[in-house]
Amino acid sequence: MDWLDGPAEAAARRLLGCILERKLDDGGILRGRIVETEAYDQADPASHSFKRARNRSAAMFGPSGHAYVYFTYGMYHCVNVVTGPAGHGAGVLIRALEPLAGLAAMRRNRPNVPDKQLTNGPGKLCQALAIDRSLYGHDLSRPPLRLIEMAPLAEAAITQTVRVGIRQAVDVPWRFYVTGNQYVSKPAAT
DNA sequence: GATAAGATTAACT
DNA sequence: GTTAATCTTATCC
Repeated sequence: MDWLDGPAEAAARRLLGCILERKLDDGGILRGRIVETEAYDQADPASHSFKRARNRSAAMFGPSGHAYVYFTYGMYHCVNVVTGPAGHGAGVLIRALEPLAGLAAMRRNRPNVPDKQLTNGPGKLCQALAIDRSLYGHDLSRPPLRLIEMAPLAEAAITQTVRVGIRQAVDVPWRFYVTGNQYVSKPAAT
């Protein structure tokens, strides 16, 4: 996907407002609008792709438009969109979605949770969309997980802050979210 | 082979 | 605000 081949920071902005579509094995379709992202690059100490490819982060060095899914804290998956050309280890973590379709299935995947909390975090949205490592390296241009390009958001609608939950390079302001959206995981940077 | 830490979340106090 | 749940990966014997 050539519109993702620029710097990770630019791709992270560009991905806001785009649609993630998940097709379930039973034929159900789940859709969400990306409202929060974080950029990671091989020059960034906080990135899994820092300096070199590891087993886990190999997908980040592949062509853009593929999925980098990883498992963390023993309980949760997180999903990235691989950005930059093949050979460059960069990606954008999808931190939050605004649910658009398939709400019933999302509620099934995350029982006893208010709608506002279905997809307002990187581990949560993977649960809601049933994303796991079977989708590692998946080509996001086709089912069962598709990324749909949408018109870029206006600069004025985007808030840029420091990233969440990392210990390295905590001052790098590569987190982006749609200003005022109710599904953003942590609207005010800490 | 063993151990510590992690791009998290939810349930506590 | 603090902590448990839980497992993969990296790093260090």
